[in-house]
Amino acid sequence: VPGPLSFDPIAEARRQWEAHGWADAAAGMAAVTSVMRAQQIFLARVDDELEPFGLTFARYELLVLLLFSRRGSLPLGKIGDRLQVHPTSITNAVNRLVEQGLVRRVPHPTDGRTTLAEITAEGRRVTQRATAVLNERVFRHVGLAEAQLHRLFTLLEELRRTAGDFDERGPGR
Amino acid sequence: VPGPLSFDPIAEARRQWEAHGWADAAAGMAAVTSVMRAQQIFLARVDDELEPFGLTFARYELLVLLLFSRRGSLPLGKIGDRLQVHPTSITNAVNRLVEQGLVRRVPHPTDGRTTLAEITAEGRRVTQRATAVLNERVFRHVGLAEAQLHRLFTLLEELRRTAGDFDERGPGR
DNA sequence: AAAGATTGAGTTATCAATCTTC
DNA sequence: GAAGATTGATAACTCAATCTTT
Repeated sequence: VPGPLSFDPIAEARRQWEAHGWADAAAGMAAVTSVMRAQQIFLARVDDELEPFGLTFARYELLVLLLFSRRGSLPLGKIGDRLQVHPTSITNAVNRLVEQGLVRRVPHPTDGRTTLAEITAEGRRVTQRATAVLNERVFRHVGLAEAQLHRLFTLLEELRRTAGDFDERGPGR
Repeated sequence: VPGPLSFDPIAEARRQWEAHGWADAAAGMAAVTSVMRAQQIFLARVDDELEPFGLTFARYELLVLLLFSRRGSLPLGKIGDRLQVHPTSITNAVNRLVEQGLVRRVPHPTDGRTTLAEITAEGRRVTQRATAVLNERVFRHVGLAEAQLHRLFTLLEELRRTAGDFDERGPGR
C-alpha cells in the first residue's frame, strides 16, 4: 500500500468531470468513488486486525450473524440473504470456518435440502475476542465525530433503501 | 444476488451492539458496515454497465487516469499511487488492457527501470463511451439529492484525510 | 543497495452446471 | 419442476521472491 498523496485524487477527478461538460454527473461520480475508496481503507484496517484470528471480514460477519441468532445456527441460504453474497461464497466461507473449528454443519431438522451452519463454543469465544479488538482498534476511532458518524450512517441508509437493499415493510422475515 | 429484506440488517446489528454493552463502538460499526454495503451495491451497478465494454471498475479507473493525464501516459508506479493498489494489480490490469488494445506499454525515455502505460486511440474512444454510459445510468441516479451527495462526499473526504489517504500540502505531488 | 516492475503461489469471489430433496 | 447447496472452471487480488536498471 503506497504512501499518501499531496492532494485529493477524487476532488481532482470531479474537477475533470466538470471541465469535460459532465457537471451534472460529477457529484454522483465523486460520491461513488469516495465510497469505493472509504471501503478500501476500512477493509484494510479491519482485515489487518482480524488476521491474527485467521479471519477475514467476510467470515467475521458470518460468525457475528450466527452469534446473534437465537439458536446459534442459520440455514446457509438465509445467511446469503442477510450478507448479500452468492451461495457459493457462503459455501466457501463455511468450509473455511469448519476447518478452523469455529462452525459446524448441521442438517436441517425438517427440510432435507437445507444445511444449517452452527457456531461452536470455540467460534463464540473467537468472535467475542475479535469483536473486542475491532471495537477497540477500529470502530471507536473511525475518524469522525459521533454526530458525523450518525449523518454518514443516515445518508447511506437512505442510499441503500433507494437501491432496494431492504424494504420498509416492518419486521419479520 | 438475493432479493430485498424487510428490515435494515445494519440497523439491526447496531441494536445488537448496544444490547451487548458495546454502545460506544456501535456508531462506528454501523458506519463502517454501511460503507461496505454501499460499495458492494455501487460496484455491482458499475461493473454491470461496464461489462459490455469488457471492463471492470478497476480497469476503467486506470483508463480514466490515463485519459486525463497530460501526455496520455503515466509510469505504472504513479498509477499505483493514485489508485492506491499494489504494483502487481497494476501489472495485471495493464496486461488485460494491452490484450484489449486499449493501452500500450512504452519504455520510459530517461529511466530504464520504469514502464509507461499509454492509452491508445481505441482506448480513448472506449473510455469516453463507457463514461457516457456510467454518467447516464449510474452517476446521475445515485439515489440521493444533490445536497445529500455533497454532504456524503464531504464526510468521506474528511474520513479519507483522517485515514492518511492524502495530505493537505497544496498541489503538486 | 534501492527503485521499478514482473513472475509464480496461494486465497477469495464469481459463474455455469450438477446433484439432492421437496 | 423448483429450491438449496455444492462442484469445477475462471478471474482478480495479495504476498514473497526475482530480475533489471539506477
